Amino acid sequence: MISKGQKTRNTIINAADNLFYQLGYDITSYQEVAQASHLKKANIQYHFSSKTDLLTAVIEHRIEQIRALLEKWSFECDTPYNCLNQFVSMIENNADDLARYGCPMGTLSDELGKSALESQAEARQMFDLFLRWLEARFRAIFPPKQAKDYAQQLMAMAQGASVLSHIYNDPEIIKNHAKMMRKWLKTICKI
Amino acid sequence: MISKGQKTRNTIINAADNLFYQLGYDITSYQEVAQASHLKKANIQYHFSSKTDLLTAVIEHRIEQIRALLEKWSFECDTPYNCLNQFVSMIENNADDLARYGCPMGTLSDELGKSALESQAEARQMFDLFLRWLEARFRAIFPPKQAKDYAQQLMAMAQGASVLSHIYNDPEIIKNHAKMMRKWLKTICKI
DNA sequence: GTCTATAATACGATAGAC
DNA sequence: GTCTATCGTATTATAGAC
Repeated sequence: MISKGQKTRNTIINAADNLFYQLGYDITSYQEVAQASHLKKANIQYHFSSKTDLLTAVIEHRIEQIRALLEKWSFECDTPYNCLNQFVSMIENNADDLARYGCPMGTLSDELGKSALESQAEARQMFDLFLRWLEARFRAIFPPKQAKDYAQQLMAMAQGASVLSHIYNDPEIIKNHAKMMRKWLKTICKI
Repeated sequence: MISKGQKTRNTIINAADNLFYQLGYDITSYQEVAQASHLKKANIQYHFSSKTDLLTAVIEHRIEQIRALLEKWSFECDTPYNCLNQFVSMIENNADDLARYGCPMGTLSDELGKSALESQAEARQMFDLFLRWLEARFRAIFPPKQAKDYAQQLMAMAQGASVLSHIYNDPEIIKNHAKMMRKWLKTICKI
């Protein structure tokens, strides 16, 4: 059974998650989180006594979502190549949001990297999860060193595409780069 | 002859430029710009009556710097391939700053893309300049459509490398990706 | 052109009633 | 667990003295 307090907490975390993504962390205030979650500002502050607390909770929530997603992918995809393709599909499917708000992991980590290095270290775990998962898939095909490099390359392509499509507010940029990522995957995986 | 007011203006713009880069635009206050430029806060506000005004001035200043840099490169480099290599060298030479603060163009445009779309359009011009310049160099070797794609690809690689190196605060990531960019340039330019 | 003083508002945070 | 009231401090911005 989930308590009322836990439910409220989750409501707040979801609202903050969206706002941190769509507006940015620094610019988002308790006031706005309160409006978005239909709660009183003081109530938010009761559950998260500092803004950093709220940020930490949002990051942990994202990490859990990523963990669940990667487990699902690991379960669903039969071959390493299909797994890697799944990563590209995710980017493709989120083209509209990526063009409008940028990458949720990249933009948050970039922002925190300038003014909140401690929190950035927490946000970095989102990348760690993806990179380790990608690396494991590449390892099924390539030697360790190469697998690590390829994982980083694929993530860099995704981030580069996200930044450009966000700057030009153009989902097509994501789709073009997704095609190139698929082509690149085919080439190196010799399929 | 440059007036005292113009000199003060330039001092402020330089201070704001650095702070917007190192801390981010939203988080930087008049107070901090005042401290960094050894001026009074009200004096800053006299020259730039709104924060958006100051941002616009900083962006225009950056655009002028980029314009000058690209002209210099166009003048110095003998072949299109050397020009393109110069772009990679810039990234390599700025590895430390890129790892510490991210890409000045990318992080600012990302930030503005979430909460200040009008200013983002101004910031986008920085990318326009680079992309058009790169495209022109590729056009000396490839057909127009291909040249445009390659320019966007090279910029995406640079942005992807910047994001990753910023997230891990690791200049080596920039250097590794710079090597890959050079390799890629050599391959497609058949050198 | 420069700066002081101050307005008006928003912020994060706290103490305490219910 | 919820919410009110409020504190102290930031913020941007203005009006006006020099």
